[in-house]
Order: sequence, then structure tokens, then C-alpha cells
Amino acid sequence: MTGAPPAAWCVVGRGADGRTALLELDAQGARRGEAEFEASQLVAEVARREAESSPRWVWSDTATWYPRLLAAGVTVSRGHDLRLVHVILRHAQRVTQPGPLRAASAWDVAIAPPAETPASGPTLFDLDSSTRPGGVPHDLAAAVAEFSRQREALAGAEQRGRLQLLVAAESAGALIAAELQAAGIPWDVDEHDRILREALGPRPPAGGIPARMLEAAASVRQALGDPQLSLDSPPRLLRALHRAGIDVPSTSQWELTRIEHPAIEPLLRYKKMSRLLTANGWAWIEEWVHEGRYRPVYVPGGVVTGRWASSGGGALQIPRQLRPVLRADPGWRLISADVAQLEPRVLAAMSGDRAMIAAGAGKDLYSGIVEAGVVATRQEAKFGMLGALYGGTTGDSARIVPRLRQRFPDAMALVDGAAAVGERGGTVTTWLGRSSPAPESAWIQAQTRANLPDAAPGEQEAARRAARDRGRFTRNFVVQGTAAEWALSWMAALRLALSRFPPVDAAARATPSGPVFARRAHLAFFLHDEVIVHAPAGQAEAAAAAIRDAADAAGRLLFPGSPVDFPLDLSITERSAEK
DNA sequence: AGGTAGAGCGCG
DNA sequence: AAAGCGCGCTCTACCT
Repeated sequence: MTGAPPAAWCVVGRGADGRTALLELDAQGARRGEAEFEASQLVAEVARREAESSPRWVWSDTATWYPRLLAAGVTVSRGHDLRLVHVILRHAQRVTQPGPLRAASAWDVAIAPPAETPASGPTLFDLDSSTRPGGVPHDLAAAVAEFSRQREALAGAEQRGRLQLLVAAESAGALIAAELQAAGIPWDVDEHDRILREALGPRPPAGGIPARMLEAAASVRQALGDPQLSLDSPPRLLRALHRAGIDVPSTSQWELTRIEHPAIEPLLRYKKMSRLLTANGWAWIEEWVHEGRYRPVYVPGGVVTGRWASSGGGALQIPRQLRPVLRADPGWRLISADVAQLEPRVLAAMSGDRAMIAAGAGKDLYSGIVEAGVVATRQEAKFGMLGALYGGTTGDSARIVPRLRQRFPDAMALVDGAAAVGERGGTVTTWLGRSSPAPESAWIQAQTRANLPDAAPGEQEAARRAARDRGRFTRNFVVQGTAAEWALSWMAALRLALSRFPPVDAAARATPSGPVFARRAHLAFFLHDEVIVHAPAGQAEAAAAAIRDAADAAGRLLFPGSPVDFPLDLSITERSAEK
């Protein structure tokens, strides 16, 4: 073995006869070693190689392979998720020599299937169950072949360095998502129950309606003079409102709040309570919180822009009202951090717009826009910026965006250009290289038909509207997608830093989380531009510093030499605070 | 009975 | 106040 370079890559897959196989490659992709073993030996084989050389683990699908390792207490430092990378490379415009990669194949899975819970289902690599419905191939041979195609596609890509960063960040995200699920969010069920009782009244018998909701519903029915009315049916509710002389186009909150009528206050109260009960009530607790942890399923790459989605329990929609329910274990702390105005800052960095960079230098970008004399109030700056990023055409946006265009010409040219490309059916690409999907054939046909001489006015108008809709999507895609890349890079750097924190001794372990994450500071929550780290109290300050350092590192990694900074709002608490 | 579309509302 | 982007979830209405 002397002199031989260590394995740089280790591809894992299913072998023959239900066994598991792996193939070690060196940095040039040359084969260095192979092994095949019983599936039950996977954990030991991975742990040994990870300790020896920390290769980059290449596998079909992180959500299929990694939870089993985590459940056994094994983490890996680096990965390459063939499924996620395939999606990126197959659509990337910067991949100019795709070879066979762009042809339809078993790897072309449009939507990430939901992950299995490690605890559920049969044992380790029961072969049938390890193939997730609609999933990708898990055989070693298929993985090796796909990995080879991906390496070739990457080697010939434009802006290859950036695309490689994206591939690494996406794969790190897949590891993080599995680790977040394994760790779970420390969840104070008693506090949750207290908040529910305070808002709704005592818990009713199974399936019953809480007292405060019954009371509000009765007030609404009385005020509308309709004793049988069901408040849960928007069509019926709307008809009842109309009968009572309340002229609203829908039953949505913001329409109702403008109305003066005795039915409105209890109705809004009812809607609020109904939402809390059905989305995050006692049934939710029983389904999703076990042993003091909420373990959501994160879906990396679940959004076309590269943002994560979630599946099960609505992890990314936990109402602010329930934030106090996130509570650190005894002797531990929650370190919460979110980026101030991530998307505008990303836009400033991408475009190199000097005026916008200057406005954001320091702390609050929106205040900076006010101080630069562009608008009068912070609120105007915020709505104007959202209009610029989303393509707002009405109200304050229509008034303010032209001023932003004048003062921040480079930034606005970037998003306006992305919108123009989208409107004519083109593809846009994020900073690191994720490309937007091509328009659907129905969209293209509608545009084509609208251009024919005999097109009906209605067809033309519909086509123009569809074009503008797509323009708003591509306008936002470049910014939202690049912000997602920044956030992945942030988390990847943070994860690496936290993995070097010293484990705490057995007595100080957080309980009752799993065997790996009970021992040291770990990521506990992620929401687009926000992370929460769960750490022993004595390491909380160090964790906070790691979060800040990781944000700086992400900025330097994506935008080397750019003066744009990414300031954080950060707090160290025992209980997460409602904002 | 079972699948889907839309309304409505939570998050960024 | 939303608006203009991206989601997931629950409920009802409506379809096959």
C-alpha cells in the first residue's frame, strides 16, 4: 500500500445476490479497489473507510443509503448524490457536452420521492423496500456508469468550477437533510399543549371541536342569522355573507378585515383557531412528535429553484406562534440565526451593482436604500425590492420599482433580463449553474398560435399573460435559486465546523436524541435563510461564531472578491422566541 | 369509493 | 394591507 494514493471516491451500490458492493476510485477516476459483502456489513465497511481516508461517498440516493448509517451512529463527511446531481446536470445549460447523460434514463426522476423513515419498514437493505417507488437504480454497476457520465459532463462544462461547487453543495445538503431528520427538532410538547389550550380551550374528545371554536362559530351564525351555517365551506360561507349584505369577492382574511360587521371579528377568530387546530393541533403532536423530537422529512432539491421542500408535518410552515415550542434540552442552548435580506444581497453580489452593494454595507439593506434617498421609508424600500424580485406590477411596486431601476441599474438589469428571457421561452441559470426548466409544450403552442394572423384576441391576451407569468418566474428563479445555493454553502461550511466540536461526556448528553447527535453540537432546523443549532451551553458562543464564520465563508466561496456581506440576526436562547 | 382541483393560509 | 415568486397541508366540492 505504500505510496498508493488513498481512495478519493467510494461508490456504493447493491451487488449480486442481495449483497452490497463498493468500488474505490482515485482522484483521476481509476479503480483502486472493490469489495462485496453482506448488507449487514455496510455500516462497518463505511465506518472503516471513512476513518481511514474520508472518501467522497457516491451513491444513488442519499435518502436511501444514509439514514441506515446514521441510525447505527456513523456519519460521513462528504457525499455525491447521483439522483440530485443528475437532475442538475441534465438541465444545466452550461453542460455543453452532455454525452448520454441528457437522454431519457432511469435516473431521470422528476420528483424526489419521500424518504422512508429509518425506523419503519423491514430491515437493512431488504432489497425490494430499498427501491423507493419511482426511484433511481441502486445497483453498483448502474451507479458507477452514471457517475462516469456525470464526471464527463462536468469536465466539459462551461464555468466548471461553479458547477462543481453546486454539485458538492447539493450533495452536502442531502447529507444535512438526512442528519436533520435523524437529529430532530427538540420539541416541548407541554408548551405546545399550553399554547393550544390558551388559544382553543381544553382539548376536546377525539375529533371534537374545542370550546372556543364552538363559541366563535355560534357568534358568527347569530350575527349572520343562519343557525345551520358551516364555516368550513368557503362557498356556503360566501353565500351566507352575501345574504347578510356583506359584499366580498371571497372569504379570505384580507377581504374580510376591511368589513365592518358583527360577524367578521368572530369569523376571523374562528378561522385562526381552525387553522391552528387542523394544521398543528393535538393530532399533529401525536403524529409527529416522539420522545421530545419533531423529525420532519426534508426534501433537498424539492423546489425547481433548488430550495428544499418538506414532506410530512409541514416542517417549513411551522407558525411563528409555535416557535416557543422549540426548546433546548436541559444544559443545552438553541442558537438561531437568519440572514438579513438574503435575496437582495445575493442580487447585489451577482450583478456587482455598486450602489446596491453600498446600500447594504453595514447592517440593514432597506434602511440603506432609504438613506441613499431612493425612497422615504423602510417599508417602501422593502415592498419595492420585493416587487423587483417578484415582478410586481401594481400598487406601491409599480410606483417604486422604476426608482430602483434608476438607482440600481445593474441589479435591475439582471432581473429584468431574466424576465425577458423567460417571456420569450428561454432558459435562465443561477450563479452556480442550475438552469430553469424549459417551458411546457402547451405554453409554446399557445405562443405560436397567438402569433398567427388569424389568432383570436382572447388567444393573444392569454398568451401574453402566460408569457408575463413565465417572465416573473424566471426573474425570481435566478435570485431565489442563487440564494438557495448560498444557503447550502452556508450550511455545508457550518456542518463541517460543528463536526469538529468536541463531543460532550456521557453525563452531559442531550436526551433523548439519537446516538450520533446526542454527543455534540448539531444542526436542528433549516428554513431557506435560517438555521438553528442545538449545542451544549458551554459551546453556544463557539457555535454562534461558527455560524457567522460559515456565512462569511459562503459569501467568499460564491462571490470571491465581492464586498457584499451577509450579516446575521443571531440569538442564543433556551427557548426559541416568537418574532 | 377514490382521485383531483381549488380555496385558504402557514412559511421564506 | 397585499401585491409580484416559491412551497405543503387540510378541507370541501366535484369528478369518475
